[in-house]
Amino acid sequence: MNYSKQRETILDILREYAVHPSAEQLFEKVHVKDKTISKGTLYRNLNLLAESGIIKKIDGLDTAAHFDHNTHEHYHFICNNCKKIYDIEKEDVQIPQIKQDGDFIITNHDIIFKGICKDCQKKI
Amino acid sequence: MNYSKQRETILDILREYAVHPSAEQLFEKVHVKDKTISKGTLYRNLNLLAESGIIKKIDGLDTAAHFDHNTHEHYHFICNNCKKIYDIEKEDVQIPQIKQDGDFIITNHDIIFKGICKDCQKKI
DNA sequence: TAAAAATTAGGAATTATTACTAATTTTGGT
DNA sequence: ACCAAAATTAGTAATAATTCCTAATTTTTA
Repeated sequence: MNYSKQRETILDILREYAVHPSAEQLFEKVHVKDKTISKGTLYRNLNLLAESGIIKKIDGLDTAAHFDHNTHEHYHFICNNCKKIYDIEKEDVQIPQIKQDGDFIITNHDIIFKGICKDCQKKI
Repeated sequence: MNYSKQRETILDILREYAVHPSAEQLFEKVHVKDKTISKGTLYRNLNLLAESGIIKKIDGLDTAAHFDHNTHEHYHFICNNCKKIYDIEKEDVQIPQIKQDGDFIITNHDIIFKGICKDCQKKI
């Protein structure tokens, strides 16, 4: 993977996020910093970075993929009400271990918790 | 939710599946049985059935949502090679329990395991 | 059995993403 | 530093999955 200014900008901006933006949300911020970066470039680089393990791609949250600069193993919580995505630390969850029956070689797993976050508990 | 012939057909056909089809895959079979059922109707009914808990919608497997008539709590395994989706029984997995800190009310969770299935282990 | 409410077919519209192509940038050898 | 080869880009077109829209039909209600 050769160096590119655009990829550096994309990664820098993703790392400013506490939450996990979709490509579209990220694009708005990227566009502010550099109006010439195209969506094709954004998507290609997000996928490249995810493939090489520099960032993490999260599916299953809503209709779009989200991207996470936090690559240490952790899980996610999505609020059914406000749709915000929170990190759940691995240490706070009993790690699922599949009974080893030889049928599957498991390389990784994702857990997505759903429910109501603290803020929305007050409002509803 | 009023009765509809179309919804009954869709549910009947979904229940014939051992695996978990996408809307597109399901549409092909539905179309064979009743050529007049439209995609709009299919999608609307799949979402309705999922919202009322009669079926389950699974995201994060690939680009499309998949639908599962098996509503008893269980998890999924997707093979990185052949992309087939297998059921993982709840009893075979240590159930993740989040440390109760009061920040989240968790109503449900999904676990998606990824790796290589038995068939593909032989081939690769 | 007629009016009200729900559902439908079919196509247009939308959203998220990938593919394509000619131009530009980066890299590695000299 | 200079230049050719390889990688990357912008911008647009294309695709895939899904939702939205509307007039017509079906189901429910009473």
